[in-house]
Amino acid sequence: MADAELRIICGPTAAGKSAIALALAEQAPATIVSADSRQVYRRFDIGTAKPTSEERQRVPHRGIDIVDPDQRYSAAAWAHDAMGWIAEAVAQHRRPIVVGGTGFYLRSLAMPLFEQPPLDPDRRAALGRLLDAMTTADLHRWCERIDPARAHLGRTQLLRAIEIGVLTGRPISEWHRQHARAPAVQARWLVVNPRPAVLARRIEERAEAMLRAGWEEEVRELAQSVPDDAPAWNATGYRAVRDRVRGALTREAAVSRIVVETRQYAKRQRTWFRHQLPADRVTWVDPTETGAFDVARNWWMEGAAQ
RNA sequence: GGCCAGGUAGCUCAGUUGGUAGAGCAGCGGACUGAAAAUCCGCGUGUCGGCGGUUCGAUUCCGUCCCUGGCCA
Repeated sequence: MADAELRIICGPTAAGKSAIALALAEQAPATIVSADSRQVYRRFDIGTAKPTSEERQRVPHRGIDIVDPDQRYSAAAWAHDAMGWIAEAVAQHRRPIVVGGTGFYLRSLAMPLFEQPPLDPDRRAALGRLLDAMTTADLHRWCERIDPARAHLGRTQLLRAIEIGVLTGRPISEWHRQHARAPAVQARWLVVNPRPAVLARRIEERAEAMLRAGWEEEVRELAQSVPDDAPAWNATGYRAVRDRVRGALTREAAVSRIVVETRQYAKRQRTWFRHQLPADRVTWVDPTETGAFDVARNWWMEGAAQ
């Protein structure tokens, strides 16, 4: 078991990943390790589609409710924590099953991030303040000078490239090349991927269901205690619901914004999974096809220690 | 029924003093090694409501019909 390949279920939001994970996890003792950058936030429950307490009783879950809404989490932190949850599950003779839609987190687990040198916290904070005040165009120009290979990327990546470049004196792409870490686990992937039309319908249904389940009430309370710029608000739909609660949107307008944003997110996820995973270790499954669960079960059982 | 304003991309609209049209949003494709539900990049042929007329040429001008909204009966 210890050297068995880690199983990772991923796919776009609302594809039905967790239903498959739960069904697999109930066949033998297992722990579900959630790889979801929004379900980590406490109190952001309904709109992030966290598993219900009933589901969490049926199967132990890790990776949910681990930071406060105003804290910043990261792929590196998750990958580190996830290694701990996996080791813990194995020690309890439970088979870990990793499931989630945050591809970057998952990849950071199977294909680790580079080994970052210690960064001086004061210089880092000072640089951060400077960079925050700069336009993206200026960041682009700066990055063009210190690390042109990264200059075509978005603001988040530019900030990171400049931070590492300035603080270490060497371009981040050089760190990537020279300080790569060997994978700690071998992984096999299952990408749960419904046809686009089916996924679009599910997304619409899920938005309505979330609102019926009390999403607005949840957000009304959060809006009173969580600062507007807290990272957790980046969860899809939460700003729309917050605007709705504050009276700036009709219900209809809020629903359509939620649905559009969710569909766009799902599209980015598909693109990511199509291109960023090791293709020879990935099984794709359309959950609406007959026999889909057999595909998942075979994927889950193949090579597993019995 | 009369008058007025409209009918142009999936949606909202701009525009062409007559030479077959372009924005935003949506959608599609892509990038992305510690903020990733984040952050970015690329992609615009559509009987310009229908049918006639004028013209070398009509989405544009004229006629007529249809549709939508408003006002008046």
